[in-house]
Amino acid sequence: MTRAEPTMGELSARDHAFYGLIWAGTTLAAHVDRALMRAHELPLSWFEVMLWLNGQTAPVPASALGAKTLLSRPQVSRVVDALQARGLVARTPAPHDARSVEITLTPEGRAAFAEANATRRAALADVFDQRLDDADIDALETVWAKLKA
Amino acid sequence: MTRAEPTMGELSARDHAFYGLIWAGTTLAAHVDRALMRAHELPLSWFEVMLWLNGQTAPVPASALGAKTLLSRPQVSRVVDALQARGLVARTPAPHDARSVEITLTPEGRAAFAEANATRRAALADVFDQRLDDADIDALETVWAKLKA
DNA sequence: GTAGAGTGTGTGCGCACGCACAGAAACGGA
DNA sequence: TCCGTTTCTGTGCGTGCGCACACACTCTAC
Repeated sequence: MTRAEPTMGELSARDHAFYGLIWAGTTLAAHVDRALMRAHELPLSWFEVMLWLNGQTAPVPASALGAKTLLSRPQVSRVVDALQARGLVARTPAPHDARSVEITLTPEGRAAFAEANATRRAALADVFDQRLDDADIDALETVWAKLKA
Repeated sequence: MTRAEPTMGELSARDHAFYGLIWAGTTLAAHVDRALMRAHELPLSWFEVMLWLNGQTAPVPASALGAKTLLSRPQVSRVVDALQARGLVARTPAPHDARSVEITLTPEGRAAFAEANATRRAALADVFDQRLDDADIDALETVWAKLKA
């Protein structure tokens, strides 16, 4: 037990909101990552790639993943390498552009994602559903929409 | 311009809120980190340590920083090394416990933090104040408070 | 047709970070 | 007093990640 209890000092509401966003995002990401690692040996970065691929039935060019995902484009390449080694995704050359590569979830990949998504929901329910009501959820969604623009 | 526009597929509102939190936190952190690096060659992790130190007039034990900060305790040790090398913080042995180390902001550290905090506010105003109203800020603070507990 | 610019992808490199561990010191019981 | 346990800090180690670069391919202008 530490005697001194440090505080953030005199900060405005906007400052608190900023820090709170980063804190909540980082903490939640770490929590879900640990859950996914324990259950499936699957890092959160792999999960995010599979999440975007799962939402699309048509093959997705790698550049699109780099643009939409939190990962950098080189990192997408490495994650796809790992997923491909496990047979969860497939790389296919793009029909009209020999430079581009299209990526698709294999059936094994869809199954693995479904399981991983279930554990993600369970891990989130522990610290999320029990503390936040629907109004909070709506507020978060509007904030996200406003910041994305 | 990519022809395919991937979406996240059919996800519940809670799923969107979860992803939005991580996305917003990561994006904002990267944005502020770049601003701090360009203006002061000062990473966000260093800034966070100085933020907690600035809120406290009394010396802060290193363990408290490890507990309150987003950084791991070993990383706190390294960040303090770097800050100490620049003369921004000082390490002093704790009075009653020879194991513990207390950390304080030097006057140069307080000045550097004030400048860095100003650039942080400016960087945040670009993408934050102009898009979020007071209701959003309040909502974020309540969400943060609920998740912290 | 060919040269130059622009775009899509993968790789060498360095850095930041967390985990596991080691060493020092306080604490508590025999 | 002395020894085992707990707590506090700092360091070796491996890993994930982004930046800069290299390469392949496409497109446009001449």
